[in-house]
Amino acid sequence: MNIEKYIKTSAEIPLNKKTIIHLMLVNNMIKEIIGEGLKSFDVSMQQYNVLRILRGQKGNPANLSTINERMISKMSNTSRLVDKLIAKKLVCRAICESNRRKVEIVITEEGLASLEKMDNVINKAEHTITSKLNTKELETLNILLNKF
Amino acid sequence: MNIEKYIKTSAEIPLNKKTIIHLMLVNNMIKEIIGEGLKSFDVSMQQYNVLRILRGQKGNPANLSTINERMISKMSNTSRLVDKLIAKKLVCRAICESNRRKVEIVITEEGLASLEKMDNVINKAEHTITSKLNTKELETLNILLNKF
DNA sequence: ATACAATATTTGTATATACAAATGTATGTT
DNA sequence: AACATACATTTGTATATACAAATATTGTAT
Repeated sequence: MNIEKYIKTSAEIPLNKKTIIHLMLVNNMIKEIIGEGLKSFDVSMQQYNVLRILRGQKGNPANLSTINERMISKMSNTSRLVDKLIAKKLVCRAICESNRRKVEIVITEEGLASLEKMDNVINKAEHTITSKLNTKELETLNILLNKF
Repeated sequence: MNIEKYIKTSAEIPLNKKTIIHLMLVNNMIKEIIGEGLKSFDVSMQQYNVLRILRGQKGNPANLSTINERMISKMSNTSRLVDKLIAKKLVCRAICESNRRKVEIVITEEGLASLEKMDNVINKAEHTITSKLNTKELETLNILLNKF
């Protein structure tokens, strides 16, 4: 992932600007590869993320704000995102009886089954993404990212 | 940028998955800070990127495919993106006489003036983003990102 | 010269996302 | 109880992006 080649520039780029561009390029690549993997399941990365959060609840229902708290990319519109998962019968929603403002969202059996298949694909995709770095390098990278 | 706190999880995440999430989180932060800076200029990051590319042409017109080649995030629809810049009078477009399929896009004086103001804001934003890392760390980070 | 493929861009359409306003519910104060 | 406020979600609307099909132009082979 050589940035000068990728954005076809010959100009000298200051180190901090270069780093930011570099991070964006790697992120685009990640999105592309993971998105490609999810394509056949007809779910977006955000939807996949919500499914994983719901599975992590181990049967306990989650409300929208809990989901939002745990999402990698927080979004203003988790409500409609969940609508789409309901339309695909991957999750279901009920009104919380103890606090009727809240909503209780649970992953369905079908959702769990689909998610398991997605995981296989995503694990491979993630391996592809990071395959060129060894453990030491990944650790160093995490330490550096932690500083942001 | 502690990922466990950020996505409120207690589960053990494999190193490569963790790295990918970490990269996505940092990228979201970058997008947020830069997007915030551009807000008052009413241009998106993509539009800003196109303006910079056009300035880099130093007077020479660029066509859509050239712009696309140089964009950090390639997109399928640079045509309409340019439309929006035209609507804001930041660029202008003409049909290329030697090859009428092509289009010649040039940044306007107004575009150059606005871009200069944007640069000030973006430089500050970029400084904010990377301020917690020193030169050595940024260099190491770039070396690692290069491996992807 | 005609037909066909390749190139460059534009347009239609569907989906995704951002932001603000609206809705419905609960809680605290007087 | 009546009111204002806070909370949780939904909805309206505008904009952004993705993908495929359509349009227009050029290059090439026969």
